[in-house]
Amino acid sequence: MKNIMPELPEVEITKQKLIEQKIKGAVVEDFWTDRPQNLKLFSDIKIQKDIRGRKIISIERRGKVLFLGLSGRDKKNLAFHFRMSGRLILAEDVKKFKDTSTRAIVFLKGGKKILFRDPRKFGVIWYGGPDELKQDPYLGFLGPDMLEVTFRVFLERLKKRKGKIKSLLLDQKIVSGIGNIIADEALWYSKLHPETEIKKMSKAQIRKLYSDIRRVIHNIIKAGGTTLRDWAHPDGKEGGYEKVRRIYGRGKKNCFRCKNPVSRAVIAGRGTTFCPKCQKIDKVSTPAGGR
DNA sequence: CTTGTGGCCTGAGGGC
DNA sequence: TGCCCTCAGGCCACAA
Repeated sequence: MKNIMPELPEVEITKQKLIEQKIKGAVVEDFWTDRPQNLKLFSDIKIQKDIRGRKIISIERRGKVLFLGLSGRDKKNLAFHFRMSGRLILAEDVKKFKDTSTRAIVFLKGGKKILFRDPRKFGVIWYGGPDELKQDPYLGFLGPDMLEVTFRVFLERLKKRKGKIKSLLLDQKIVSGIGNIIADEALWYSKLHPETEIKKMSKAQIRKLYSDIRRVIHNIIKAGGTTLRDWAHPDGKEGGYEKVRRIYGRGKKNCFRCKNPVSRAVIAGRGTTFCPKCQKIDKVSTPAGGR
């Protein structure tokens, strides 16, 4: 088992579960955290004071960020970034579910609690109004969500930049929601070397990559998430990503497509798994009359 | 503008 | 078996 972290699909599944569990309309009674240093925009004291009595009016996702919209004359948002090991659990009984990796609790009227669990303490929580969120260096520059963005916009935003495709895909300012797993999987489907320069990519290649990324995301959501270890659904179920995984973490195995051994390298600062045979940097164009 | 490195963290897993 | 060490990764700060 390899390290698998929450990416867009986990956040999307969390969102769906929270909607199913009908937390919309619930009134917040209190907020607690043991990691005030992981809070953005508001301090723990200020959140606690400000959040009481507000109603959860929306549950949304953009990229890897989950937003709980809160009622009030001055609307607020409580937003979560799970980073590597975060997850949300809806619990009735805190004593039963709270453990040493519980970093924050949102207490709801009626006895339910939203627990933010994050063993590695990398997760981030924002609290603030729309204007404050816009001024945050991460949220304020977050690109369009990968499941929402059109091909036209995806192409336009990528083409404005230069560099290697993998590092651009991971840049949340261009489009949001792509993490290391999705990037490696999609590049494999698209038969692109992760170090391919964006400037050298054809429109057709980018179009295929666009649809492969969306296909990978949809497949992982359908499989129930990438969870192998850190992440779990709010209701405790685990993900079935193993079944759809094609390249990520298969370092010493053979490519599902060409049966040659896959490679592992550090690219864009991340562990990267790819098939050197299928994913060549310079694709030789098909000779006229070929194929 | 770009790339690279170290730091934040803890738990898993390899080596012995 | 159990200890030690390295690695995993999203993002940021900082340097080149």
